[in-house]
Amino acid sequence: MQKRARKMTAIQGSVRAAPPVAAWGNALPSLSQSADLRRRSIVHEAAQSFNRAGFHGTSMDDIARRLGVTKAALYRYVTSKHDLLFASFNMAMDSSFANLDRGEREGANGLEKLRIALRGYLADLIGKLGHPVVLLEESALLPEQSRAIIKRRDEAEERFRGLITQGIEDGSVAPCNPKLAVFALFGAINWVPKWYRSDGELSATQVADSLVDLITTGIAAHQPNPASKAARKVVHQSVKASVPNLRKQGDKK
Amino acid sequence: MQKRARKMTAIQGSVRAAPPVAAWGNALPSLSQSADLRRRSIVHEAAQSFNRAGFHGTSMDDIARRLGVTKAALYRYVTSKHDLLFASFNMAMDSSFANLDRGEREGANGLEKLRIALRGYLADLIGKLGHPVVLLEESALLPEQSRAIIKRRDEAEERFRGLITQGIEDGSVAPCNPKLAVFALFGAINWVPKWYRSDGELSATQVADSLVDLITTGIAAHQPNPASKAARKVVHQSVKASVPNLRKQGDKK
DNA sequence: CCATAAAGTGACCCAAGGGTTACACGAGTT
DNA sequence: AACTCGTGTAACCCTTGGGTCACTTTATGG
Repeated sequence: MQKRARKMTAIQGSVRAAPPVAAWGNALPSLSQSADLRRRSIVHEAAQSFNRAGFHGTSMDDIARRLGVTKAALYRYVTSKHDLLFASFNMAMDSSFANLDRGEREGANGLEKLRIALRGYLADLIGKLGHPVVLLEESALLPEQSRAIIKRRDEAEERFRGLITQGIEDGSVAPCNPKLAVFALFGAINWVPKWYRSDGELSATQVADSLVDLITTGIAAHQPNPASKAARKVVHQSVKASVPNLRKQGDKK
Repeated sequence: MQKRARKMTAIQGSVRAAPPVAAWGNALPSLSQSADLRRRSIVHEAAQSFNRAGFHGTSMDDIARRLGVTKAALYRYVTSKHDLLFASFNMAMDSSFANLDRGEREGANGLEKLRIALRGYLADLIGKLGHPVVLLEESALLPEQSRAIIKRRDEAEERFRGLITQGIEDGSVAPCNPKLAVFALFGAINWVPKWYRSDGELSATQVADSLVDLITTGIAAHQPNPASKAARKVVHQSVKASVPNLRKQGDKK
């Protein structure tokens, strides 16, 4: 057929289009493998934007603009916006598992394994690639994707709980409710991107080290004398046995 | 019974009766009580929805539907969607301050004050009125609102830090970086709504009690012997002095 | 009971934004 | 030069959703 008569506002008759701000940010040479790299940088950029403004608060145009291209270009490497969210989540999960592996390999006892894993995870989260606290956007995932990542996340949490249990057994961790403890740890960690500024004085690793140290000290066995803290609440005991109301399944919108 | 045909065509210009009633907006001193109550329930419902699906993920229609009315009806008590978000934030802040007051009044030392304040805050957050973890949606606030709540939040954080400092001085809290500690505590607490289910086995207060106990134990002074934990990281020391990269100002989209 | 104001409704307006399409180029190939 | 990819673009489509408006229904009070 013939070319559709574009509405075409009179303005753009000669202009050679908008000045390409910064073609594809800065992270990719044009090579055969570039397609994969391009997708990576898109996901990375998306993750950061989601982290900053939230999934719904970020538009594909935003992401494209930051990369110096048009929205349509993104769809060459990505199937949908949800695809990006899903990929972001998986990045975080990958890091989680990788650091869990490392902790289990390198740590001497439960506490150490836990610390190594948490430190690495946190460092990745705020440093390496500015992973998103995408974890805050669970509800934005599509049902199917949600199921997938929840499965992975539960698996990871289970392993973390395992480390705590192990620590309690080998005496490196003070008796506590593993479930509650893991939730507390994750809360403290996933919260970091909310206040951490990469342009600050501390490197990602430094923050990771000191924060993890701070939060795991509470879990750590306090000296050989068990009956230490006098203020230990009774409720705490009752909880130790029964499992608290934990999340059943990802909650839908 | 006549569902008069909409589409209104000829009728107009006659009934000019509609008095542009001043927006019930934020000026809500003393009005018909029911009106005030209605606004409250709207805010409450909005808070819960925001908490579940996020600000951008919740539509005014959603909120209206949950309340059994139409969207338009909401605008009788609310000026905008952002108004709702702002109100939600302020609810959380109010609770924060109230519990801070209580802690400072009832606690015997720094640690106790801190615990009371945190416990109360957390209990409110997940119990009493299901406040939103709206705190996760900072970026959705309008610049002006953002400035307002950030000011309040900073003030609250400052007071919490003060309690920790006080605790360190009176010996109830182990030496640590107050800033980092507060961030960690808040992380663990603000994360709770992500996994807590009100239909579970534990009441809001129980969870609040045990979690706060768990996380503050780490901060608590561990027995009269200071040089306890052998694993204390060096970094931790260096951090203690300098202030970590903390949030400068709320970040805009 | 009717008049009045408060409370609520359904259709409508309009901007934002996810996703698509028709076309434009530059680089290798033939 | 012609052909074809791979890659990118501008304009467009269309649904969602914030917000408004003209008008009806409900609660009151005289």
